[in-house]
Amino acid sequence: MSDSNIREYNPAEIEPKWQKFWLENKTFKVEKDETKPKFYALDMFPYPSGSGLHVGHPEGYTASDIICRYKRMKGFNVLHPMGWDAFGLPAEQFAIQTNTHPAIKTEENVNNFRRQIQSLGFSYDWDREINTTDPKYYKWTQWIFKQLYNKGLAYIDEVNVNWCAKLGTVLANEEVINGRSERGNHPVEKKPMRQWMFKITEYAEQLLEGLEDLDWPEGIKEMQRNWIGKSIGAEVDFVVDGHDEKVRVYTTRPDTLFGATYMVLAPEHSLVLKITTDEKRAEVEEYVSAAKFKSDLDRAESKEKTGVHTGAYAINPVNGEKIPVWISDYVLVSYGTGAIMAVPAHDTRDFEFAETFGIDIKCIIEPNTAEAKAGDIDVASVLAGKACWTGNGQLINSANDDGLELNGLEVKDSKKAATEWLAARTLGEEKVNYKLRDWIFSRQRYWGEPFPIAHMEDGTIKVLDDEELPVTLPEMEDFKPYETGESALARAEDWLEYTCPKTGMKGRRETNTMPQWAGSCWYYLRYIDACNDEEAFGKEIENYWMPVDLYIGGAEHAVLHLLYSRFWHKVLFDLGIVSTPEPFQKLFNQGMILGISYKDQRGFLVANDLVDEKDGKYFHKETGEELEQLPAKMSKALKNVVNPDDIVNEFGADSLRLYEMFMGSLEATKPWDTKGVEGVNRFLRKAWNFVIDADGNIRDCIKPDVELSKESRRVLHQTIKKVGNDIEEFGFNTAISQMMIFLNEFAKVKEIPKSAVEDFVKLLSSFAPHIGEELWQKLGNTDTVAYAAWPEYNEDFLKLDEVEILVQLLGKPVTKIVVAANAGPKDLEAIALADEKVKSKIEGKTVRKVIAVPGRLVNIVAN
RNA sequence: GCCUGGAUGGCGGAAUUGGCAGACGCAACGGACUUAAAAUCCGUUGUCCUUUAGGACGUGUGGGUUCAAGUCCCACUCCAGGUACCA
Repeated sequence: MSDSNIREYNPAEIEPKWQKFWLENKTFKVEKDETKPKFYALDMFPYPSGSGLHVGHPEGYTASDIICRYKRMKGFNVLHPMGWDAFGLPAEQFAIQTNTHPAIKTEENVNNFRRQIQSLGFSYDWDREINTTDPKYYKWTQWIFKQLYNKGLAYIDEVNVNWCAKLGTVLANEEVINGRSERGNHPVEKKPMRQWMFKITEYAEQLLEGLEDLDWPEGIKEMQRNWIGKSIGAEVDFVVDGHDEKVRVYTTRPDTLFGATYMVLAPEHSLVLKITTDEKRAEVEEYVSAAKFKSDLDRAESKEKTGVHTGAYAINPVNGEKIPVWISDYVLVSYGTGAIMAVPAHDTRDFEFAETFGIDIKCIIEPNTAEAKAGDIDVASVLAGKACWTGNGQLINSANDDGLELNGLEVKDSKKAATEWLAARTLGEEKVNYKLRDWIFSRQRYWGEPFPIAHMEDGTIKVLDDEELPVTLPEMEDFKPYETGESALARAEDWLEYTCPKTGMKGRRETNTMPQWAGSCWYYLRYIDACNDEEAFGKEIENYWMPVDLYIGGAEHAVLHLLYSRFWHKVLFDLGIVSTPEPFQKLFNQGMILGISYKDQRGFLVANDLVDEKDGKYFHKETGEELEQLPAKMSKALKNVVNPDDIVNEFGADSLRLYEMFMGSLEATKPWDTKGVEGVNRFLRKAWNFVIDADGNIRDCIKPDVELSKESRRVLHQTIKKVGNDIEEFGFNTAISQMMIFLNEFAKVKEIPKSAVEDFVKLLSSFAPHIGEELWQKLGNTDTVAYAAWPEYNEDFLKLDEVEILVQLLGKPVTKIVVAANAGPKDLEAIALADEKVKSKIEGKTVRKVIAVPGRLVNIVAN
């Protein structure tokens, strides 16, 4: 292929050419370089699914690629890697169905993803490509597990897991939606199983505090805070009447102790059977066993309060009152102490329960009248115990003979007073609780990282030595899990057998594997030193690259992935293995791209292949019913998925990249419109024709030694400034607009300095790198444009000599005046008041005030 | 229910953070070129009234602050995402 043949803009020709060039020349290979500032830009690596890339992937990748290309041209040493999060359930399901090793399908998918990603011209350093299923990678995942284990953060526990009989597998919480499996919508039940757990709860406070200094979207930080769910309250002991037993409850409202009219234990609470009276025993046992078999689905479907009185009574420590002890499944055994004091007057759940079972409701807070009115609550009803009040107010009926006097206090003051009183009498103490639970870190699957663990004959658990890593997956043919839920590994007899190389003791390997989170918890560290066979990553080089300066990905990972990897990172930090307390300094979430869809009169979505268009209206092919067009999530079922390959084939990768950035702001959810791709494609053709004539040569009007008019020069410098600033602020859509404005302006220019054309090509190359490189080369440059210096702008050239100023009378436009750009408020006022139009308008009126804003407007207040 | 976003022409979206709403693009309409079409180029395009000139209205709804509000404050409606008996 000879370059001189390229006359018209032809992405099909130039794009593969430059992709090949970048790969062969390792243009984006990067090494540690102390002479340059470093910039680590990370994309959330994809799960290489069988259906390939969808248009949502390249959105975030394009944004980070533009920033990387910009940063390189600005002199930064840029680390920009890509890899594959390739363990996962779909590959295993496929393996089970076809009896082929999941690695085969995985490799196929990875190759397809790599091809697709490379066809979009991203500037990744491919020498750092990683794959979580590669033993060279998961050796170090296992090694990091060891670090956590040795720090005492991993343990085995018998816990209830989500068992899906239909899929024959255990599902992660995130794979269960409303009690049904995300894949296939099958029922899911709770089943106790032996699991590996991580004590992430030990890091709850650190994970919460660490959020403070991160440059993350506030919404994401808030979601993490909610997930961690810190609350400050008190634990209080209630003596059970006629027993030695005390029941400890957790409450965030110690101020409402005087309003406690009953108590509730979770059905699983250890004291339930001890305190139950004989006449209630049968009833209680029945409720407890029913609760055990109640699935999440049942719980999710029914919000009706149920429960049984145990027959026992507890003594309220503040007033000695006997209150009944109930059991109910609205109290969770896993949160707090698994028992609560119930204050129906001031807790909506307790109120519902008390109403259902006719338990006393005793008001002890007189609602703040303004708040009650705003919330549409009748104060009299609250005082009478007929309504529930959870807001602010003054305490009433809350005093005892033992020095506790809360009456008249506001809620926030009374909490402290009550807690102090309890603590002084050792009846309770202040207590902090977190919603965050320990992390179930094992899956009963084949296709995951094996644990570096063996269960020895003598009953001990052995962590394998570093020399024994990696523990690789055995070759198998049947990947179905056991009926018991144990993974297929339990069938790999040779593999299961373990002999300690030092002592010769025999053991059985762990048959659980790690969840998909494992590989993605630390991949950003491996990229730093991806080919290191000696360590997970070198300490010095980690110190150079970390933290990640920019992490771009979808908001669906807002909580789990980001929380889990922050947890691992904090552990590694405490162990001195990494140098920063947080992994991701800045986070940006790209929005979702929706497809075009149609809904009928009833509001049901209709698949796109059933829709006919006629005169701009849409009709159902079968029923003829008129349909309404609307954006909806892309899905195979609706047949509205846009495949990037098709867009690349029709318009080229540069057009796809540009369109995805031009659609709207990066974080917004926005609908795909292929017509819009035509628009940016037109822009790229204009950009080509701006530089290249019909014969494929540089246009004659581009000369090395001509000068621009002041106005054209201003537009050039304005464009340089705006594109750079917009990239820094993720305003890619407006940066593209500005480049369009530049071309519109320069279409009229008769003689163009070559330097101006080169400046434009450099700006464009960060967004549309293929056309950028091609034009750069055509302009006679021999080096890649990827490392050319980003153009500078001159603030002086941006200034206008004269500006148009709007003159308003009482905020309504009257006229426009042209004044010197540097005219001050006094000048503006004088010129405006001297204007004929203004004069006639204010004639006979008194000028009360004149507001003059230089460069903007003059507003005359006259009446 | 709670938390977090959001609502601007026929459509996607701009708006220097309080200063001419609708940049840029799409679509539509008119014109040029063409045997014709496509492509390309030029022009028009928020709505309504009006012959023009011009005028009125206009950023989800209702109120407020201000010389000036898409932008700030109060109340509400709707949409999207997250979460759900966490005491």
